[in-house]
Amino acid sequence: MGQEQTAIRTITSIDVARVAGVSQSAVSRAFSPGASISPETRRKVLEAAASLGYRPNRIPAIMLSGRSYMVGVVIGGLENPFYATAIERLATALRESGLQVLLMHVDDALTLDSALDQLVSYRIDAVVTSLAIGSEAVAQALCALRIPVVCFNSSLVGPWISTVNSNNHGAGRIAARLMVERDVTRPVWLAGPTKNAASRARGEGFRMELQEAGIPETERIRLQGNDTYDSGYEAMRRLQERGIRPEGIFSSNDMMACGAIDALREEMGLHCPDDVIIMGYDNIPQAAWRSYGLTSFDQRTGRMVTRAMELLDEALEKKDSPFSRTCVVDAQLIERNSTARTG
Amino acid sequence: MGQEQTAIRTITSIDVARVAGVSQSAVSRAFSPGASISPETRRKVLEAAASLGYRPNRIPAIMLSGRSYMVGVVIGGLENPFYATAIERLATALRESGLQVLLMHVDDALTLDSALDQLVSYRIDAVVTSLAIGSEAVAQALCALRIPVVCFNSSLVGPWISTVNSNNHGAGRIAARLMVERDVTRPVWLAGPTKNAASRARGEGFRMELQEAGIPETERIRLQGNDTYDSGYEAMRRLQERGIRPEGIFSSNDMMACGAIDALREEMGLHCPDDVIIMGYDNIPQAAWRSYGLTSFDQRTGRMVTRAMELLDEALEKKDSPFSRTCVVDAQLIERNSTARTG
DNA sequence: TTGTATGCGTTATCAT
DNA sequence: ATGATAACGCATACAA
Repeated sequence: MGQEQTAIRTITSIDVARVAGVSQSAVSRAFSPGASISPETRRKVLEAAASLGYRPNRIPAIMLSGRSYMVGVVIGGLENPFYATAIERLATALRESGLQVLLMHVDDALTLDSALDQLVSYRIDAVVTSLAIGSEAVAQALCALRIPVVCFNSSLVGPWISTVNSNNHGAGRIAARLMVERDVTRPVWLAGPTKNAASRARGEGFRMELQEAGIPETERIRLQGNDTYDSGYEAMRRLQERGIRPEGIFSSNDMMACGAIDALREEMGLHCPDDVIIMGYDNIPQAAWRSYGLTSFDQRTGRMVTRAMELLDEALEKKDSPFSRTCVVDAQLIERNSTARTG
Repeated sequence: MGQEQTAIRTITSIDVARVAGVSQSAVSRAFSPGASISPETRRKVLEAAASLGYRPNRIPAIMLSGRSYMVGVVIGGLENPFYATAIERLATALRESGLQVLLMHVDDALTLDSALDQLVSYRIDAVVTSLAIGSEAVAQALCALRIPVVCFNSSLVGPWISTVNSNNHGAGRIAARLMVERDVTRPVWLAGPTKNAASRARGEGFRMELQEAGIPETERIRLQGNDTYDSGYEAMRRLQERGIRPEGIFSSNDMMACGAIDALREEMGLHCPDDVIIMGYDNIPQAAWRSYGLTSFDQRTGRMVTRAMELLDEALEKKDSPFSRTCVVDAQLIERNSTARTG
């Protein structure tokens, strides 16, 4: 009744070997798929292991092979539901590939450096990141690790950096065409942080298509946001103060678009899609909520994650030598009420 | 110009020692805070290390000490923005304590077992989880690891399990009192999954307070949801089909409450707070969005995470021996438009 | 198929 | 303060 309690040394393969009456290497083989071992020996080992509660220790294998099968995942901004979903998908995909996720949450570029130092001391095999910050310094810090790096929606470049991007530029063009089709004469671009390369690309595609459609630059409005709901809301208030009544808005992400929709209704008495049409990006769950019914671009995170895993596998193949490639995944326009045809 | 390229062996402390002209132990000491080493030697070592691009390897230390300073964080359901925020806070707190996060995303109880096996093979020091599933089997699987476990909002019990809970029961009572104050005669409880211990506690507190306030059981309505927006929406439709016009609703979480608000407006033409008052739980960002203005209970994740870290530290102190404690953190009622007094 | 012996890159102990 | 040496727990090359 009163057993255990005292600190118990971890069970090692040697303990199992002793109980099973075999050598330590036999124990190792019993747990190594495809190793050369007789069924009988294997059975004895597994039995002894079970009775002792032995759990193989992967740490020594890391020392021997130099591979930890851990991938550093650097995130920031889970308050955006889009990233939350993406990280879930990624974690699942990595685990299915036998890779562990060593998570690192980063607030700013400053913490990134020390964060990376910590990660690399655990001998991670690679880094996967969805950080929007795309400075040259960050790229250099990542390349200094001399391990494969896979980025989402990033403009980072370097010999070790591969990238999976949503077709931000193309989506911007599609958004612009929809504006033109709907006879929006003064299209509004609600931009994300200028640091955000994906946002810049969306805005650039939007701008170019409008240009080609012959919409004069004086009739295009650019508002600055920071990817939050509040910044979308505030942007509309600034529009109101300028006495502008918008007809069509393309927002760099869904959260700002939701803020814009609420501001249009609450502050200006404008409703979607009757008075103004609006499009977002990311297709977050809230875009489908009835209060918004927001038309949005779905990044197809499933496909992006699959591509990222392919790049990662390929990069890990060529152990210790740089690998760099870029993938682009088309975004899918999900039309909802906010751009529905009226009248 | 054309250097590097070929696979380069990792730089070890021996390499640094050679270059610095000191022993390998000196290198180790130079990187160990508080070790006995002269400033001069230290300088030589750091210089050589920098020139070689040496990065200390923590893996051997794990073998020696048996501590990896990695904590397994088991998550599920990041689609709920509440959990996304919580995980960010937790990751930050753990890193500040010098602990790494080995992330594990789990869809169901089935994957949990194999997931735990993988984690434990990396010799994680502890497990932190916010899983809502609270079966006896899960508790046993966790305790079998024989390492400290810290849970959020869970009913799991076991010698190795500590828990930080929101005061779910107390919040349920507060919600009920607000219903009574507002003269709601047929209060509605919109429950989360029955597996979810936190949800059960909220419902139980709600029920008990109504009981004590003399609201007859026949005048209380219970609806079953599953914590999603859609399930909240659907629950209201079922109410409509039963010909019931609700006056007051307490929802087990905010996402269901948002769904309910939308359904009430879209399907039944009812508005908050004029026709019906509604309360949620979690205080997710969307609760503050203007379309909802949802009154909610804030779990004060910051405080809960702090408590969790305290429990974790304490549990890690008594290495190898069971530790179990429970903390309760009062939730804070955040009143918004959905329960505002009218008329 | 099986066992023996070696090594992975550190930290800790001991002697100097 | 410094250097030599012994662990840590496993996988693998080699011998049997």
